[in-house]
Amino acid sequence: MSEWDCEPDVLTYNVMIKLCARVGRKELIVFVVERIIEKGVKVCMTTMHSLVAAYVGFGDLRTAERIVQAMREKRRDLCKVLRECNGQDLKEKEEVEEEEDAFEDDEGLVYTPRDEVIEEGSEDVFKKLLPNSVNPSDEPPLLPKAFAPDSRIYTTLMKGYMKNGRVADTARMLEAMRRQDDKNSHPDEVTYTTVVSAFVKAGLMDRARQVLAEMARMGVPANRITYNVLLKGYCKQLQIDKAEDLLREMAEDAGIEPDVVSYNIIIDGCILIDDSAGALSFFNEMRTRGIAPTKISYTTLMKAFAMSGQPKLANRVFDEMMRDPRVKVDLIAWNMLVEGYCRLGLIEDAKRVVSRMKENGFHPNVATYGSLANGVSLARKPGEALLLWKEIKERCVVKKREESEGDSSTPMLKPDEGLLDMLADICVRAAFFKKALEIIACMEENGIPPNKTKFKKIYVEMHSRMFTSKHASQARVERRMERKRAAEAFKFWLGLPNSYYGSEWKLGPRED
DNA sequence: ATAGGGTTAG
Repeated sequence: MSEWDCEPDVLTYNVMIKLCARVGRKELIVFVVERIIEKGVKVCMTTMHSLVAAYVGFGDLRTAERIVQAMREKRRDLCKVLRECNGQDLKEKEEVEEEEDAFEDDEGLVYTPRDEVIEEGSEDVFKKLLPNSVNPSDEPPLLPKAFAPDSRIYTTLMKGYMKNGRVADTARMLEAMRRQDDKNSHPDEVTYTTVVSAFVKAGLMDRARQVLAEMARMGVPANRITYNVLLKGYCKQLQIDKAEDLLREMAEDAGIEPDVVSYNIIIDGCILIDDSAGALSFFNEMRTRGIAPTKISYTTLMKAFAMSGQPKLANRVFDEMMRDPRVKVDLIAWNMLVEGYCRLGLIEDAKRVVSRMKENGFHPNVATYGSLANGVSLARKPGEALLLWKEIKERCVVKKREESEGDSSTPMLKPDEGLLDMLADICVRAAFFKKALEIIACMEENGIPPNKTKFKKIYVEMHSRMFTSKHASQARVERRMERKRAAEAFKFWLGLPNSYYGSEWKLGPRED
């Protein structure tokens, strides 16, 4: 920046705190603060907010609490506090690593490093921007002045408790804020909404409602977000009637008109109780009231029809979404369309949709393939699973640079457990052992432990008598050699007796 | 495009 004749200001550094937070570089935060002070830039209250938000984002509530506590004590040695926190982290990390070493697996299992993946070159950038992180000063600099905490910073910390399910701490924090002499620390509507969220998360709807009443008493009016949180809570508890009552109340009693989010929540709530008609009726009511559906509204209504076995209706919603100039169809909407057909095992329809989505420039992702695998399984067409696996396999391969330049358009695919397990399951049932082993190898490459017990059970129940027919002709036996070899390899992987060990394995009476 | 609270996918 100096090269361009402009110096970074406090805003620049506040953004840098957020940057460090987003790339998971907790240990660098303190050096940003030190750099601000050393460069003589004025730290502002927002810097403090950014700091607490960053640590809450890391899930490091202990440090967030220590910052707030230091502020309460009017301390200026914030950097010292943060350095101490870094030191503690380092010590604890070492202890954990020692424990892990002690538990070294006898199979020589290699632990994948849990450290954040650092992008190439990013280290140099940080070294340049934060030279003090390479050569820290002996004594960390002091803040030019102390900052008193306000309700915003308390609420940020409270959000940390809420996100971590610490309901009691959330409630205690509210109580403490109410008792503050400083009016700037009193709970506001965001604070109360955070408390409501904590109760909703814990399924404590009555207590959440009490908070709403208290807000009215305290003269801190609830807003639309508060109501939406409550609506979501009732829906999660499958109390759609109560959600509907609240939807009416918020307009009548509080004068807060429901918005598209309110309707999205209640439409999704209807789905939870298998009420696709209710979902449609709320969708229509919303439009009647002049509230424009978003892509989330359309996708949620599609979900209602997909889940209730009405893919044609889902398709009609999709078409309408296509025609609506206010929204853009996205991958999620395409996936919902695919899912609608797959849930009924209508593979051909699903495949047609996938072709169309590809033509429209959307690449299927893990969710798309997951739906397809499920559909293939339901349709009992294991041959389709082979085609599907072929496509997935090609996208799992890490292509070399020269090769990928031609078609850099297809993004890499990281398959997940659900997808691979489903495909392997289909292959084992269909006695496609060679493919099953390929998929299992892929699981292991991706660090997913295959469910060996389950596959063993399927094998024993379905195939243990395979290739034992005495009536097969010699020609037939020879044709099956290849498959038999695959079966033996699969049995070897399962740990069942196999021809590699020269012992034939017989099915005994089952005990379960 | 700086910091607190809410909604969509197998």
